[in-house]
Amino acid sequence: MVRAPCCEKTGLKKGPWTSEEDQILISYIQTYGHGNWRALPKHAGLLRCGKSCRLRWINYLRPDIKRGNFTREEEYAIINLHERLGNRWSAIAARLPGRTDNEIKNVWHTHLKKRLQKHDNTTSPTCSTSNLTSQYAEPEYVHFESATSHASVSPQPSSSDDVSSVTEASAAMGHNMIKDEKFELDATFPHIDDSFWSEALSADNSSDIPLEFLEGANDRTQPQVLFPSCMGDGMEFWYDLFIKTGDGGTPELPEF
DNA sequence: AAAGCAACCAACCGCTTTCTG
DNA sequence: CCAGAAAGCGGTTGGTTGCTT
Repeated sequence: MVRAPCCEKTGLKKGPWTSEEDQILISYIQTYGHGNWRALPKHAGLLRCGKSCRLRWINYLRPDIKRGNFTREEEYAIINLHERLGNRWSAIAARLPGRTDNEIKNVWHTHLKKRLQKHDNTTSPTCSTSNLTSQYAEPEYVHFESATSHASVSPQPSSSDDVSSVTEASAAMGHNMIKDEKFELDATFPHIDDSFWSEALSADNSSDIPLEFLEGANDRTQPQVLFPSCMGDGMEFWYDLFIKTGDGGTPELPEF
């Protein structure tokens, strides 16, 4: 297939957007929407390619964009989601309302990755985030087969039906912004010791958890949260975030 | 005061995926 | 079903800002 031509190179402006351009784009989209990004700049009178307009709108001008520093809760959600989704920034962004994939990607590369790496150096060599990555070589498959089943790890998928679908409850790790959504992971989880994935909660102790963290909390028979049980001090953020919440108020988040 | 450096982040590039005729 | 166009996505770059020496 012939690749679609990228942006027209001639006569189109590149680089930082001016406030005038922003205003033109905002008012155009508010009036007409953005049905066709490629045609938009021409109709709006902007000397930009459609791609640039789309990026500017999505990453900066949208009215629902949340500006400002990331909260600690958001940072933990990113770390948590990245651990399970990898560099699927848009998928992560979809679970953090008001944040863009670009912003999350930047935060990851400039803050979180470094902090985690720093922390890795001070924790067990067999139980660090970077080590987790290195264990991805021979994937095993984690099944979440029903609301009442426990997660299980099997050596190989037997069919294409073995695509994992994490329950909403386990997806609650990503915080309570994950609503009414199956948390789909495309089949592979890391090759890990059986002790790695453990159920944070069982039917017996789930009542200790603030309801806000429990998706599908009505079903006390289903596993509520999965977390890597081998994390060391400070890295037990799943546990700290969702379990050690004391009286049910805002969790005390550990420092890295 | 200024030069050097690091951190940050907006924007670009190019590949992949999805849509459409 | 196929080819081309459009949109989506992730990696990377480069300009700006703030801090340190």
